[in-house]
Amino acid sequence: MIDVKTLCLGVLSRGDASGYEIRKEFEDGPLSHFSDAGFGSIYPALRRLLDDGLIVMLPHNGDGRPDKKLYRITPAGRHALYQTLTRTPAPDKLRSDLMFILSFGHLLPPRHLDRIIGDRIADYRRIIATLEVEGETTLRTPGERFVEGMGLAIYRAVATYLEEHRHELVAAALMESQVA
Amino acid sequence: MIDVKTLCLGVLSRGDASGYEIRKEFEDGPLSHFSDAGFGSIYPALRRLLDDGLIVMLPHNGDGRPDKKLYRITPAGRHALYQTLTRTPAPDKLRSDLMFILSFGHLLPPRHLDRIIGDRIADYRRIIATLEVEGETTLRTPGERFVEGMGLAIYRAVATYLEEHRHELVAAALMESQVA
DNA sequence: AGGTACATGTAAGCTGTTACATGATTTT
DNA sequence: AAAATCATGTAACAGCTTACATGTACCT
Repeated sequence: MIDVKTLCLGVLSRGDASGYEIRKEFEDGPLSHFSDAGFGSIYPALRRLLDDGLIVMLPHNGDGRPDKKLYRITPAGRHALYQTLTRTPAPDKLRSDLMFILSFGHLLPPRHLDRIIGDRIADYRRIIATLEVEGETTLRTPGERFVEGMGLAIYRAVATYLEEHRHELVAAALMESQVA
Repeated sequence: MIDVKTLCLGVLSRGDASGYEIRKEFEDGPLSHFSDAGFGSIYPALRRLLDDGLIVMLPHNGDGRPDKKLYRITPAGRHALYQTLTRTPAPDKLRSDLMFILSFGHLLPPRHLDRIIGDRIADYRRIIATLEVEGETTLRTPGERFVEGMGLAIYRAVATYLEEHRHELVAAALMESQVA
């Protein structure tokens, strides 16, 4: 699996950034839908990358905040990123809390079940709407556009599936609760 | 995120099993598509569950292999599982090696890029075919059927997206390689 | 004056992975 | 007789999360 160091290298390959900015990328940026990292992992990762010579720290020009540290990827860093990128990717697992829970869905209180499914549909519809707007406004690299489209396809498939089948599971839960 | 202990409880809620059998569930069973755990996590997890009284070990009847340990979930274990199941599920991230790699896809050698996408399409088509057969033969709980259908919907969406858009990304990679 | 956003980092603890170590049973 | 599968476990390590600790700058 891709580790935080590689995630940071990926962000830095698109331009200089501070630890804080890298984190924002994981929250809002194009990588946000399939990665996640807090300060507690980013700062140690940057330290490691520095030690390994994969990134360098830029001398801060006096005008900005003095404690902000800008990092830049080195040629060795680009090479390391390239190596990771060309490794055969591990098969994806759909690690999902929701799917685990729903695989026992028929055992849950029908109302609760209906609510968590409904909530998740709303979440996805919101994300889809956001992505659709972003896709038209924001400029992206071809890779980012491709992946964004892929994410959109997945979110749509899940939202549609949940909408079309939720009643089946809720009905099963209802039956189950009447038996007990 | 769902931990291995909960995963084990989930398997045991459907019937007694040994550590080895639980692991097989994660490899072949209905949970296999969105969970993953090796012996190194399962055995310590079972120990913890035992210590916490959430499972008990059954006395082995002499006929089987003497070293096989069968575990059974206790009422306390069912309660703990239920608690986890009714917690609000964390939002799902699409943690995916492939998506990370493809977000830099335009920078990769076009042939390599085309191959990894093609391989992944083949992987998914194979999984889809297997699930379609299983769905008709194997008996499942309503929850499992629901989740299996959801997995199928996702795999189909991804496979179709990759088939329909791979040429765009490969074309971008080709342009990029000619510029350099 | 207070709140929010910016900004960096450390330490403890938890979890999980990988590799190792062992041995029985079944199939070929 | 060898290979595969069944079967359990430990130890070292890697990695991430959470909570803590600190301080600045801007906006209202």
